[in-house]
Amino acid sequence: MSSPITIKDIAKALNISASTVSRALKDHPDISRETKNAVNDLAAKLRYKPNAVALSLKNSRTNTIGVIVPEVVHFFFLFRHSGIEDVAYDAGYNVMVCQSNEMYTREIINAQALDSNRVEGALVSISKETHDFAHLLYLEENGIPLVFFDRAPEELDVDKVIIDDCKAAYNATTHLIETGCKRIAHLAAPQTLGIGIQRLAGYKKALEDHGIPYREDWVIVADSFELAGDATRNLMHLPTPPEAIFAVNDMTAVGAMKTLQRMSIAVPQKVAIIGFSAGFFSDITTPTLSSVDQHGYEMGVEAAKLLLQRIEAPVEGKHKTHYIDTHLVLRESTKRKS
Amino acid sequence: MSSPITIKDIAKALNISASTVSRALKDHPDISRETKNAVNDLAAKLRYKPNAVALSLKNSRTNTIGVIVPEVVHFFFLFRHSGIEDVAYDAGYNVMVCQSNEMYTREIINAQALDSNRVEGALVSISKETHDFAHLLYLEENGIPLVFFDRAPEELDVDKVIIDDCKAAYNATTHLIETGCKRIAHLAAPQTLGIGIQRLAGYKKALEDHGIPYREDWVIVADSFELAGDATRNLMHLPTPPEAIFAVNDMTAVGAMKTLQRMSIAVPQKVAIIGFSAGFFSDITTPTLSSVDQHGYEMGVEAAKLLLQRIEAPVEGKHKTHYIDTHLVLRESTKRKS
DNA sequence: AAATGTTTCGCAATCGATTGCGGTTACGTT
DNA sequence: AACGTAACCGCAATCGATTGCGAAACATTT
Repeated sequence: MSSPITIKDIAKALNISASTVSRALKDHPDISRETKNAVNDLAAKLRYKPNAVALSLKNSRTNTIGVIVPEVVHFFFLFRHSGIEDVAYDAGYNVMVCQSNEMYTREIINAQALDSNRVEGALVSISKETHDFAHLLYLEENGIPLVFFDRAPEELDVDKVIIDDCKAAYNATTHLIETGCKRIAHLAAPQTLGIGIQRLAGYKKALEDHGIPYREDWVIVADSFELAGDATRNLMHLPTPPEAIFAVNDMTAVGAMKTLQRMSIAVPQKVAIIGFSAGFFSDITTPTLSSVDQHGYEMGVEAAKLLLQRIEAPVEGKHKTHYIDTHLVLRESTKRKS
Repeated sequence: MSSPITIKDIAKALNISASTVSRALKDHPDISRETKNAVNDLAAKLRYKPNAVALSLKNSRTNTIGVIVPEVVHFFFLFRHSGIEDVAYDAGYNVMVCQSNEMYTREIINAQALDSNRVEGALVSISKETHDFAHLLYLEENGIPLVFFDRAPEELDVDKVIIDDCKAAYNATTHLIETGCKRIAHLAAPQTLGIGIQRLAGYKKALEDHGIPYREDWVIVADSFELAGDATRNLMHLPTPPEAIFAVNDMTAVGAMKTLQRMSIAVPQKVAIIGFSAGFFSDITTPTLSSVDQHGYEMGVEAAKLLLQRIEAPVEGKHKTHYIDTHLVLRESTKRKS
């Protein structure tokens, strides 16, 4: 109930000045042993804790980094454990999390909130709606370093920690081809997102390199559990339905899988499925889900590390793109290579 | 790169005092139209934004609430969308998220961080290790209202938003009984947690009320995907293995399910399974998982609402326990009632 | 013309902690 | 006795924004 103990309270109680208290607490040599003991004892007794807000104002350092993600959920699909917080925590930073709910307008408000709160840097994974990045770049102009992760703006000179989506998609698709599938569909992310574009590109290139014609009606934008169900139903009702599906993420892949099962179509015998993310999901479905592991934890760690680096030393020259390795995790939803 | 624009910068540029700028920005009647226009124009041009840190210091209001959870993941299993952020956001609050990683020591540090940062209130779901609550209660003594959610300390006069774990467990177990199962095992949470104790109690009571003897060797503390696997294997190797499993949460239920499948034991024909939480998981397993829906989103919403209420008006008298309704979601992992 | 009123704005204190600089003791030295 | 010098500590400014109070400058009233 009582208001927090301040340095003045201690000063008044001990009949000394606030400056002396401050110095005593920091073991400044100017202060006598005796005074220090008195101050420290009282501070401990009163459970004094420095006001971080006042320190922030004084030092112009908030020891806080901001995170903007489309949905907090996203975090988890990607991370399971958030590497971001582990790194930030070890470095003595707090984390302020904002979710844009996949809305451009809300992302703007998030950015302003981080700006007002004088975070020292921000980690951003952009929303599906975001087509313009002024609200984010403005942070950087304002001295708040920015690192994008997972979903980063394409062709913009900013710091990014991402995977090589094109290559990963290429590998996933190629695996389907190598296990004998020729008619391969793709459940894609919106083409506003770099990951949507790149994963589609990788898919296309894999087909091309293996002499398989690209068919537009086998590519459907559907990147959620629910959308994947509808899309899969439609695909399977085509005159020539696909015999494999490359899904842009695991949720989508699972949506497709469940729908196929409901249609009594055997996975992977009739239709093979490969997902993307290798989150917790891929373990628990039946059959288990083959997927592209994008090492979400490492991504979080690297993004946070890069951000801290930028906070310590502002960018000189060009921004950096850090690629996180990916690898295929082959489970039961795809066929074996023969 | 340049440091943020302050009210002084505007004052200097316009050759007026900081007070005038402040008042002009707030449309104070003392200031002439002319001056207001000049100030507003320059502020807009310079993209002035008030320093939230300075305001916090001045007003002793940070507009931030803290959240301590065992793991950010937990959030997700429970919420899918975090109701907390939605409510906080609408009320103009920022959210500072800390994870204890299920560690008591780290929870203490989290609490201190929230205290130092002068959050205006805190939402807490305690770690498995937490046996003492002084570090949290201290926040409340310090004027920082506290609302526990999901995992709350038992028998402590604090604000809580929880479910009636005992009753929910009772219902889940009863359902297993009603579908013809008599030998029912329970994969429990650590008995340090209220939810662990209550869910076990509900399980016991259901057995008792239906004249089924309680067997200690059918209760195993195992509340993760991995632990559930081992526990299930052990259970099935007993002389008289169970024919149903009530798991303390969905992760655990899924761990059991996958293990049974690996042992070629049919779910639900040989062993029925019911979980707890009704998160996203329950939809995607094969068979789909029956579970107790604890309405995680609402829990987050109610917890945040209660906290905001406490922030506005400190507690008078006794603390409140808000119960969130639960209901059984019956899917494929349990048998039908005959 | 003096007095009162109105408009418009600045001074200074405040929030909590820090820190350069200066001031006050007390002690030792010559 | 006079001066020097540590040892110790306080004043006041600072960070950015707000606000009570007072003070100008000008207009209006009597």
